[in-house]
Amino acid sequence: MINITFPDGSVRQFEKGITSLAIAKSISEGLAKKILVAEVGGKIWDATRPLQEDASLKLLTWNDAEGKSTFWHSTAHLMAEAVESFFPNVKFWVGPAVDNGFYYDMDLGDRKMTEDELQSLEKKMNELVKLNSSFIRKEISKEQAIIFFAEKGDEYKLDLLQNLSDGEITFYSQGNFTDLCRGPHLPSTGIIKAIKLTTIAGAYWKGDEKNKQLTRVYGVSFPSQKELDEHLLMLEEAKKRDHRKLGKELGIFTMDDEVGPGLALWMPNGTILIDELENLAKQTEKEAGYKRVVTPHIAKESLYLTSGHLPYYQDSMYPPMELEGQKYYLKAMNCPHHHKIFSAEPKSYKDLPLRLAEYGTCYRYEQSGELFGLMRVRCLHMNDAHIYCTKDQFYDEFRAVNEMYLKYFKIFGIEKFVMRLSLHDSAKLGKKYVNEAALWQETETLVRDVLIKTNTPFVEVQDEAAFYGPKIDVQIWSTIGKEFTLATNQVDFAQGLRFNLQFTNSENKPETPLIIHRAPLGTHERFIGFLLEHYAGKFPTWLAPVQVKVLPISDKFLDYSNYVTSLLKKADIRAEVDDRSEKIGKKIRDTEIMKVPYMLVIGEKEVNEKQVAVRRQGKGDMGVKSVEDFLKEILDEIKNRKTD
RNA sequence: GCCGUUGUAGCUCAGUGGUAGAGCACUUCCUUGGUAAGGAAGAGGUCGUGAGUUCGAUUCUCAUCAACGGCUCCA
Repeated sequence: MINITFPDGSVRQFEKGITSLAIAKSISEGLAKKILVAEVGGKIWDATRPLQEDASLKLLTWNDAEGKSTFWHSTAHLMAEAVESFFPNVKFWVGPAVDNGFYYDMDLGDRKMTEDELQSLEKKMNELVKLNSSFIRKEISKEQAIIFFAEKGDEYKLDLLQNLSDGEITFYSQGNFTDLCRGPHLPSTGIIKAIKLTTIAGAYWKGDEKNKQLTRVYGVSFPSQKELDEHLLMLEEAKKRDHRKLGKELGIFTMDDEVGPGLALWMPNGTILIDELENLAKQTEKEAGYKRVVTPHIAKESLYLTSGHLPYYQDSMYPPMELEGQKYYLKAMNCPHHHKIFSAEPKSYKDLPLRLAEYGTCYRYEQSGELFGLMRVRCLHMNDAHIYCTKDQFYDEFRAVNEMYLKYFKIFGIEKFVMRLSLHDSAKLGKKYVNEAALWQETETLVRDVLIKTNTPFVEVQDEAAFYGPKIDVQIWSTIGKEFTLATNQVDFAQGLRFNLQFTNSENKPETPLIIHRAPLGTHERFIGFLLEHYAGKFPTWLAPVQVKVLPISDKFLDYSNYVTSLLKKADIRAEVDDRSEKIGKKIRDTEIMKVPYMLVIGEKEVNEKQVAVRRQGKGDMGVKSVEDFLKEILDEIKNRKTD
């Protein structure tokens, strides 16, 4: 007998060799049906794997993350079995569970798979589900495993085996399909009730574009059709928040074939958003002691050779134009220009910290496949600034920048983000990163200290730094789940030297400043794209392109409506009258769809009593009040940039 | 850049080897209506672009451009 400890602390005895599934059955049949996998002594095991010794046991279902991922991983195996029946010579790479489903990478040889074939694959998978084959785990020696895959001529699995040794190699089989797999898996295929293969994509082997491209099929599966339907519905809902859709509907931006890919045209409504963001940035930066500068969109090649950008990023820059025997590049970053402003006049330590700010226009030749609405474009307006400071000043400056980020995020109500401390990879010194090992160590420690001492939660990642220093990136997710860097705060110990930037220190000696690159509001493009999704198009009043729509109930009340509108406009409120000869219901509907925060309904009663009937977008009738009271309230809301 | 998909009116989408249709939006007229769509008429497209097959292409083939879903990349 063995002792099994349950999560509530209770201990029960079972026959040695009993499975988690059998234990579940002994509790209730209903529970047994829900068990997907088990946590045994802290490790995730097949529910069908015999327990040989005393252990703690947690039975995991669809509601546990490990339950879900096992469910999806097993579906990937099921898909592989189906693929093998259509493509007998297929070779598989890996088939993991991901955030929202699973994929399997495979080499189909000369064959191509098209999306039409996904349906037949799904059909085949559903047939296999009906067979309800058990997933069978088998421990195997490395030698046997190598023989097995060598016979199949499967170089991919042989490659995986290289990094494995005896004792940690297992095969899993279901039906006619056997795969090298660490597991665990579901008890049997019959549990997978609803399957949707979503997309087919190319994926480079081991994620390296120099390697062969494998065929990747994505899918998702659920324990019931109802859950699959709900999932698909949720995806539909997410699409409604997509900034590309909202951007078009609300007249924010447009793209045009003739202008070029990734080159957004800002329409009047979008430009209002830009103006408001710039006002916020100017106000905030002024208070924080920044000075504004303006620099050209192009510069000579030598500037980017000095900065060191060209050897690292030439592929991401538009090709140069040649004029008067000189190569000129469209600028992809503002820093070199700002450095030149720094060095234009001699600097003393008394001039530091010097904070130069610019909403700089940059052009980056992003690969065509990378472009994505406003989130990834080729012309961008960066909320850029460079802070030149001494080593002693660095901590306070970096900290102040960090605080500025958090202040902004509070204004916008941005809560779902991750601060990512992006570090270098010492193996890539001299290649991806400037070759200054000691400086890397020093500044990375400094930046980490700021985060720790200010109690800012963060994650650390290797090999994500800028070429000139470590950085803190703020990661956000678009409504369809893509991850983006919204804002960035970077240390630069390299460019100061490269540009020979100097200040005279208190001992009358020349010294090179440290530089902080920061862009808390990121770029207009990405930030507004993000805000569109964040607010689902329902901007707070201070940002809304139209803040108030005045809606006369009939043409008879147009004079008073125009009068009210003129009062609002005088108070610098973005107000418009809907003077169409439409019914009030229609006017309200159209205004609601355009997500205008306030509607003022004006009829006979309001004219007689010199009032307005206030309607709030999404909330309905808020009652009647005087124009003066309404003005006072909305001005307060705008001035304080209230979120609601 | 690579793999896959798509491209028809401003938007959402039907459709066909024989020179195109709906709803909404738009224009005009009627209507002057109290909190999410009043009625009628009208205008609007060389079916992404280029070539090929064909008596004839928006439809079939190829190329190209762009967008979308991924991969890679992201200063």
